[in-house]
Amino acid sequence: MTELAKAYEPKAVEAKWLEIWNNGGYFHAEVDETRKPYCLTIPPPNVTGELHLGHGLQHSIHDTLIRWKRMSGFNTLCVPGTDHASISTTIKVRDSLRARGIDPAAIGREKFLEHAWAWKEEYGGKIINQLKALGCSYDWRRERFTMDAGYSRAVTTSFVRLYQEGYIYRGKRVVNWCVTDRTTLSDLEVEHADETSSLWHLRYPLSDGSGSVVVATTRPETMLGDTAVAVNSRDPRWNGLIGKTVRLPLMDRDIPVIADDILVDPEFGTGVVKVTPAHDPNDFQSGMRNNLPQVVVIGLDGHMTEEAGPYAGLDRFEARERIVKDLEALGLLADVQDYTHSVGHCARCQTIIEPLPLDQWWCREKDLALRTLNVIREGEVQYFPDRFAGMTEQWIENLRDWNISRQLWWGHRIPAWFCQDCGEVTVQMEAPDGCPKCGGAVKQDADTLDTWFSSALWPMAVLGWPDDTPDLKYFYPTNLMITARDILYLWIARMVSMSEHYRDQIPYNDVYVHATIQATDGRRMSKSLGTGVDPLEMIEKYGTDATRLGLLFMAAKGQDVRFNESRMQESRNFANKLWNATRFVLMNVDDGFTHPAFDGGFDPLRIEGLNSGDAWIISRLAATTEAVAASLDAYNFDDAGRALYEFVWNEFCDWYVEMAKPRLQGEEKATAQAVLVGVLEHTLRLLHPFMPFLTEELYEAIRNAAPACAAKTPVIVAPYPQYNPAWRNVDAETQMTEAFGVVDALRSVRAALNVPPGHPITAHIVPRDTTGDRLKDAAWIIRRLARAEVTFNAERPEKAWPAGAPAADVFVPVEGLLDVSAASAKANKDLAAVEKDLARTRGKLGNEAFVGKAPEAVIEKEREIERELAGKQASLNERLALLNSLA
RNA sequence: GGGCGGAUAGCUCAGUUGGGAGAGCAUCUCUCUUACAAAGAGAAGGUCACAGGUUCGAACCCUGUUUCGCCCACCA
Repeated sequence: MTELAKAYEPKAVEAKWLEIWNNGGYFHAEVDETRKPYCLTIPPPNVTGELHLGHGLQHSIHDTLIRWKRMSGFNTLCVPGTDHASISTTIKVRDSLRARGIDPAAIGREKFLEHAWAWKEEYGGKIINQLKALGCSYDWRRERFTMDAGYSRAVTTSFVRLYQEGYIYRGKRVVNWCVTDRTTLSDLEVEHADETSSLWHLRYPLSDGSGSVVVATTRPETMLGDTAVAVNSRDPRWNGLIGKTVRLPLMDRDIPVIADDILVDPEFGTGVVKVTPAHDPNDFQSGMRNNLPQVVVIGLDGHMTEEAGPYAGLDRFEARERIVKDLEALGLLADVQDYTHSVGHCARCQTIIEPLPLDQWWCREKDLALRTLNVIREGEVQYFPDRFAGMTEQWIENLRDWNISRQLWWGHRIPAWFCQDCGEVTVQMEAPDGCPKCGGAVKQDADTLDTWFSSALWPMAVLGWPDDTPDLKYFYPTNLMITARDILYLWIARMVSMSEHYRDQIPYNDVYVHATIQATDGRRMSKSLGTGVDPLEMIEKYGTDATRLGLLFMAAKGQDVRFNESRMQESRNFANKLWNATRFVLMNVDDGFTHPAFDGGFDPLRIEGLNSGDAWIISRLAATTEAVAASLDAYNFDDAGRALYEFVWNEFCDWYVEMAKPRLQGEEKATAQAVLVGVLEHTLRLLHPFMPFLTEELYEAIRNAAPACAAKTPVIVAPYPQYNPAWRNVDAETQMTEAFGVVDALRSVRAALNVPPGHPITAHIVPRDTTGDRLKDAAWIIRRLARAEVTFNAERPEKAWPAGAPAADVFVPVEGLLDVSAASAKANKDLAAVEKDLARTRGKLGNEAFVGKAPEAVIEKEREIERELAGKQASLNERLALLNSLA
């Protein structure tokens, strides 16, 4: 016999198996045409990041799936990697430079990039190491980075091709500018938040002195750049003013009153709108329509420009205050109203966005996404849960051109060269020798690409695109993308567009959107809010397996969940339970144990002398195997984990192991041993994808103790159990359910009557079915587990406590072991509850409408309930009568 | 302003086609019964947010309300 330690101690076990797995090369996959591939690519974490609980959950899901697929015989590949995260990393590097007294803007591009790469080397590996520690069985030999040479070539290729095809163009319009990060942002990188502010009403006098108009604005400082005032031509109040001019206060400039029915809603405010083409996207459009000049009064630094006259140099918000004050002094502030409106902020640094007119590169994203719309509608790419498909469709339908250029150094530099002489733009893979048009000197665009432009290529590029590599042919399309909800549009939809465009293929069949884990108080989990929980802390406390399973338990599909540490405890306790169950089994088999049923593949049905308890646990094992596969197929990881948890704890440990104990001492020893070992071995393989370290360690213990009863390999590459319907045994399941019901009833009697464990009780069992064979056959179980003497004498004993079980009437003689007062209170309470249920059921059965219209099966079920309740009622009345007679 | 999701036991959450309301943790009572006290046995605990409707029957379907969260949105 082999003896394990008394409790599961994860630390040493985890270190040990990480090394064995790694040295064994189990994570690596190569093209193999003889096998079916299963491939996924992870969402590459930012090199600025650290593991948080969201990652913990996401990668628990990834690894559970790929371990399952690997054991199931697929040639399984999971490609890991990291993302350069242009803006985030830039901010981090700038901050770290400033902290060291270095001005990041002053050191120049090359120096800055050196620092950024150093940063990447230092921190980029951190999260990868954390993923490794989590046990993720990804192909680390294929680890990629979005700025490695091959990936960069893919990005450049993509840009050049889209430009040549007309999907990318350069243009000037009002874009989102972050004055802190000093770059433009796409619309998706702007977060809107309601802010309470004011709606200032400004009075602009007509130039001819014939009166004035009042305009409303949330941004008074932009009035310095007004180049018109607009009204709706159908608004009778104001259409007489069209063509006149007003005198722009503070600037003393005459600007025209124009008609713009698109811009002006007569119902809103005063019906007169100030038009600032340089600082508002709508006004910019109006300016284009009406040939208005742009006056830029706010600069890239967020301060007022020379065009702002006396306000030049002021911060934009300081200018706002001064201008309001000055207008008020001039009597031109007509009104100030409290006003709540939505204000755009930089998603990275929360600075208020400044709309500015700038030359940028644009991508006609909607045109590219049309095919995405189709493959999602057709279900070619399937979302789990599917409501996210509909949301994505809506997003695509409302797409506008995507600004893909960033004024940052860290990223993929745009492959565009401007002629210094004639202005010609050349877009190609390599720098041209000179301007192809005039031969003049060229200079490369200083800007880089939006990170999401590069990550949109991820699953293709990590498998070799733009080359049509064997990897791509074999592993692509990938099977699945697992993602958090927040990047469904930024990333998931765009990958589909790019893949459809370049390869006429979807990038993945399924998109699984996992739960978002919130803090215990329901707030977003974030380090800055102080609501973050470090998964490493959980791993330290409960072990990696428990952390993984605990996270899976919490994460119902697509549903947000609050973090709940008790799930970790639950899983930790479960790990220990399984550990001890294995310990028990191994303590009860001799080293070198073997059994003919293991020859040439385990078949429990070949074990001689199986009793109904054996048949039952084998049947339940099969049912669990089926349930786990079905749940995993549907990405219901919580259900799959729960099915295994319940099988191991509530069926195997609570009942089967207890039933096996007496048999291990007698003639049935070999049978019980074979079933124990076989079921355990099977269970460890089933559970491995969920709890990889624990199951490896326990499996190894079995392999050492009973080599003939286990696979020769670590579990990671052992075959995953397949459902075998022949193992099911409905009769045995029925029989055990009945026997367990009697045991439960007897245990309740013990508790209700305060019978001490050592004190014997006798159970007179009167089965409800005619023969009672099933219960008679299971008498030994009742005897053992209820610690009761059992008789099937139909004669009703005197002074017996009726303990009704679903399959039998059970009577326990109570001489000398009755606590009358407690029992009587309890019986009265139970009786009231039963009678309430009974009244409800009888009401139903007495209702003609119910009996007439409900399906026969439902009615029969109801009658059964009635019989059962009536039996309980009779039992309880008997109990009370008995108690009265004894009182 | 649109769209989506949630509201079930003290807490965190399950509840597959409408048919006697579940789990884990926490609580209470017993037990160190030779795998496990990170355990075993027993128990208590819920007008399934609210109001209508459909149905023989609603946690589940429909309508409305309240409330929390998320996403999208260029209305001054």
